[in-house]
Amino acid sequence: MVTLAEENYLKAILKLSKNGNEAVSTNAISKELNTKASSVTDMIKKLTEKELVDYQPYFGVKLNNNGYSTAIEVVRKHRLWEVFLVNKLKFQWDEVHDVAEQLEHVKSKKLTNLLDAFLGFPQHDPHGEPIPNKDGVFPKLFSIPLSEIKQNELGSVVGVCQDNPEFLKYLDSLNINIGTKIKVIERIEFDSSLEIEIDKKRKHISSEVAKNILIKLK
Amino acid sequence: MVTLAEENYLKAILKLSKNGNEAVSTNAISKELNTKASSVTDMIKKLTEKELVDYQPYFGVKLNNNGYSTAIEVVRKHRLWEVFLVNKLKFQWDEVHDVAEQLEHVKSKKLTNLLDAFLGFPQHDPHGEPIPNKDGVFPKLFSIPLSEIKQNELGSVVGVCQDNPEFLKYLDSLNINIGTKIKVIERIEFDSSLEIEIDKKRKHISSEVAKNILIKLK
DNA sequence: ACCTATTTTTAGTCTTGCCTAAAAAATAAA
DNA sequence: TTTATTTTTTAGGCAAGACTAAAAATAGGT
Repeated sequence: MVTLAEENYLKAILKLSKNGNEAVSTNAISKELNTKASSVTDMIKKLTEKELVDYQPYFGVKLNNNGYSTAIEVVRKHRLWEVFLVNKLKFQWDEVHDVAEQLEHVKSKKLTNLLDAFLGFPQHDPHGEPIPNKDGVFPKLFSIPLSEIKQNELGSVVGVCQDNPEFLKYLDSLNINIGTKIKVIERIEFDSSLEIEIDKKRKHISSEVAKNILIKLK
Repeated sequence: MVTLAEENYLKAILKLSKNGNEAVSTNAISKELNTKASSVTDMIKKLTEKELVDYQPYFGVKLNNNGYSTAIEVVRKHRLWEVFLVNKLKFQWDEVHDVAEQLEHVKSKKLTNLLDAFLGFPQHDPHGEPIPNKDGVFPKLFSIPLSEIKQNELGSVVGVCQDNPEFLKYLDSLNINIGTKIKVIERIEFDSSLEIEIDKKRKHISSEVAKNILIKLK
């Protein structure tokens, strides 16, 4: 049995290790979790005992397979619950984090998988973060609609949601194609339309159009 | 802040006190929660400190207003989550208890109330237990459709969901009226119809009819 | 009223997860 | 290379919530 505190440490290590690849320092974890370095050392020993991490004193800690899949499962639950809260219960996207922090620790494989199905197997949470599937695999091509991209963020077009000719011709006329780099300059609250920049030229598109353009960030 | 362990004690006291009316003994609580009497004494002291219960050594413990409303809130959450699991996620009614035990401790008034609305303000959980509203008030007349009553359970008719004459005449012909005592003898899985007993006489009714008869248990 | 059985409380311990203060190791600077 | 600084670990403690064992209060039977 993995305790709540242990799950939070695993999640922090996952985040700080760039998806499990790098070793993470004691200090980095203590900052992430607002605890003291000595507490982190204690917990790392417990996690090592339970064979969830590999640890070499003074050199940092890494998730092993066991710890990685445990951490991914927590992330999966967190993001699925965020989708539930926003899509089904109509929470605002900025209100969900604290509640999802609690829900992510509920233990029931069946619950997680039925929730996933109930939500229609979403690929990203309301903040655009990817949701791993029940085998812990992230969606291959991660993309979000242009309409969900934040101000000043840059991404490139990886797909569209509609393939009717009218729509595609219109995109052509704006010089939007697969691979086009788009930066969101301003989001107009009034009608959710966007001021964007393509090849250093400013353009304006409606919310309806933005919803149908899939972007990969960065 | 009320801890998880404290919530479980309050819930146990609520249950054993018949909705807060009677004082509860240390031993009764220890049996309910599978702990030792000495642990119960410890916890009662903490709950007294936090002004959630009134306690007289050797005489038992009672919920005060504060403790009562805290306990009711936990029960409300438990039952709402059970409805969610069964109605939305399609859990079987006998699989939900352990999961709801976890979900009931998630702290967010907003979550509870939005969930309630999302579920259509249900009045009872999948086991037929009444769900208090957001002010902690139980539904006035608690009733469930005859179609949801378990085998061998006895109840009396308190209402119907349809008032078209055809239907009511049919009920008359079966000797079913407000106040009639009905026992469910058998549930036929094939078509969800019921074998029932009224005044020691066996009768058979369709699922469609059973759905529209409201029963109060016991 | 007195002795016995039961219930409840007290006293002392253990684990988890955190803390502070100090020691040890690693890193950076002179 | 030797000293100073930063990072990490060790040592010892604390609160929550459980435990066991023993003492104290209550209740029952004669």
